Amino acid sequence: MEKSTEKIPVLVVCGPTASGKTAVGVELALRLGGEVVSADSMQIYKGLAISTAKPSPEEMKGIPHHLMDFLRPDEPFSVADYVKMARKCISDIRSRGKLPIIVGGTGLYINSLIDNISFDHIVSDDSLRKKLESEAAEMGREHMYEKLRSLDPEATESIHPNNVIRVIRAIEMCMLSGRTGSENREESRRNESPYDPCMIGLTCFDRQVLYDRINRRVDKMLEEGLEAEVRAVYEKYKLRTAFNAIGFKEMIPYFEGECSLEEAADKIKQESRHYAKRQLTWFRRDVRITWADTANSEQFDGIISNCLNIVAKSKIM
RNA sequence: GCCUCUGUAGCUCAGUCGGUAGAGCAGGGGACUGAAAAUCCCCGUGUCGAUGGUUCGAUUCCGUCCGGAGGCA
Repeated sequence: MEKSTEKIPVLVVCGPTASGKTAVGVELALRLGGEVVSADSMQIYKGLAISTAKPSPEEMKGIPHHLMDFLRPDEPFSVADYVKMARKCISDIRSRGKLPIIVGGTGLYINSLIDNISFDHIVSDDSLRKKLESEAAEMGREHMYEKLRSLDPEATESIHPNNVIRVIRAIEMCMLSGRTGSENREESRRNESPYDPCMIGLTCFDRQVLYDRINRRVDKMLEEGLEAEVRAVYEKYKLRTAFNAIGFKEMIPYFEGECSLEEAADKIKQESRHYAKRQLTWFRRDVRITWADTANSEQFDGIISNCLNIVAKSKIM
């Protein structure tokens, strides 16, 4: 810490799905001389251009986009992988004299990156996880919760017994690291972040406008061939990581003849709306974010100048 | 025209053997450290279609009217 290193300025454009992050990110990159680093847990996968609303080459307007479209849909990926890769991207962009612009809606990825969360001291073990999962299936969630209580009573206060995934992960972490959750969390934050972020949150202040936009976007995806895209991946990989994507898991009952295409489409819209709400919950608690309203998309120039003002005030440039 | 069923939360419907009502979905709020587009938690007052009657008291029983569905002609 003696070495007083200057922090690396990064611009973050976050917000719920369909809030207009892609277009704003590209425009800001053009104006500020930046490159985009995607922070989206699903756009990493190849072959899901429509369902994950990946920008087309025209929409990218020549701006390099990183951490997008590079993984097979059957490959696992995690925050730890993301942070590692994104750090590398940022330093590469810096070395080219450009501004890194982190654009995306995956709150966990964004925060872990800019707050410099370290995952190095925690290992994960697939066979242990599998063992715990089958233990949970046999003995029930209460049993797992009590097991966690015996290892890390404090963790039990912040994790609900019904949240089996979290309970299992907490047990796994304790067993592998020999430390409690809060000890691990402290360890994760040991190194001060090298980044100086300017954070812009995009959303429609009128929730209904956002929801209408989401609904329309899903219709558009359907028109553009969502069904064929998802079917191709589904048939090729059968039950894999990327199947958690909205627009994906809702199509499976349709493929299996259990519901109509219309029902699947309505479900996709509904899940997307719920997702947007969860994203807002995540981002709203971060006081560093300055919010910009994108409800009036005809006023794109106005939105951009608003964002440029936010950047100017942050003095990262 | 007659008969039957039906009208309760934004939607689908429970329910009250008469003491002003509750689920699912929608919607809102929240949590979140190696699955995060995942996972999980919390939040339900509405002229119980309208109007008369019976009753201490009606959304509940009875009459009439107005919607909706079906059947018979």
